[in-house]
Amino acid sequence: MNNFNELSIKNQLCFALYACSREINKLYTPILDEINLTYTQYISMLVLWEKDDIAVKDMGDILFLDSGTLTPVIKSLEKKGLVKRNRSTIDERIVNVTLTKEGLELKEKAKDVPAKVYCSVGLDKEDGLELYRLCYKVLDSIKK
Amino acid sequence: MNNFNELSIKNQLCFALYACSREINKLYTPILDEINLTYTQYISMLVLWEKDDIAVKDMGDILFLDSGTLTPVIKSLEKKGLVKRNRSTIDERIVNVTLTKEGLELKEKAKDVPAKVYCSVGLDKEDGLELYRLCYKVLDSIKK
DNA sequence: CTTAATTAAATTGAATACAATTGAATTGTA
DNA sequence: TACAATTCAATTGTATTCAATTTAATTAAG
Repeated sequence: MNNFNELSIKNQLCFALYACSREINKLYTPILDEINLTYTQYISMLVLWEKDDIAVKDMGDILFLDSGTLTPVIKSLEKKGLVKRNRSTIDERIVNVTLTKEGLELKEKAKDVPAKVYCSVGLDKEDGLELYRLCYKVLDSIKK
Repeated sequence: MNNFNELSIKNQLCFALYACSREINKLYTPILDEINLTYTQYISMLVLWEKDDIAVKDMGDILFLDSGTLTPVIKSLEKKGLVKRNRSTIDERIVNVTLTKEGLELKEKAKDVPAKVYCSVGLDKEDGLELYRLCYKVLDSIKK
């Protein structure tokens, strides 16, 4: 296994990442069920808990998602009463998303989610940090 | 950034993996367009190029996908004339997938795909191997 | 042998992703 | 100022992905 430059599925670095990402996603499902969120809804809330009142575009830049994906997710969060969408009066192209009281309160319930997931992931801190570093190296390289 | 156990999107190891996987997937799109395959179709063909005449179940175990995902993918490959589906006579629950002549011939056209993608990924060999190792460490840990 | 349990594939329904397009608003420029 | 180019969100259409269920076949247990 000296390089990935072969048509063997086991040798495919990109496939390993893809499978890994999907398997981790499945770990979230039962944990996020408890707070009635999907993974995409959850990461959208993470952004909002960190920066309330943010444009859809800016959420998309952080999450690497476009409005085609985000618009329906934000609408679903709005339907749950967790966020509100407000078109900017300064620039009417922009829709800003803000947390409701319920949305803010959910943060408390969500605070144990990362720990629960990492328990199942089975990496020690050193490997976790290394994996994180390599993922962002790829992301930065692609973004250029 | 000493741990990932916080509700900050930038600190989320799992998010990094998820974003990384999706961004790499986008790199494949224009490259696989040239041989008229989607990513899911491509990894299915990778399995078949390595082991022709394989049950849907066994493809699924390799790709971490269930029949709900694989059945339509295999049918789309069949429609393109790349594979055939044959129900086993020994055990009629099983559907075996085999390559057609066209499916086998496509392998030659696909052989440069990995190299083209890795050029864009921007990792040297050492980092690539490390990322691969960590992904499979997670996958093995989840699979138990 | 007969029935219960298991297995494999397919189906259904919900939620993503993403490319491409649309429409409205804003910005840049001659 | 006019008008072309750009930007942002939404929409549309296609392809996944997965949980849950269904159907048919096989295996196991009594």
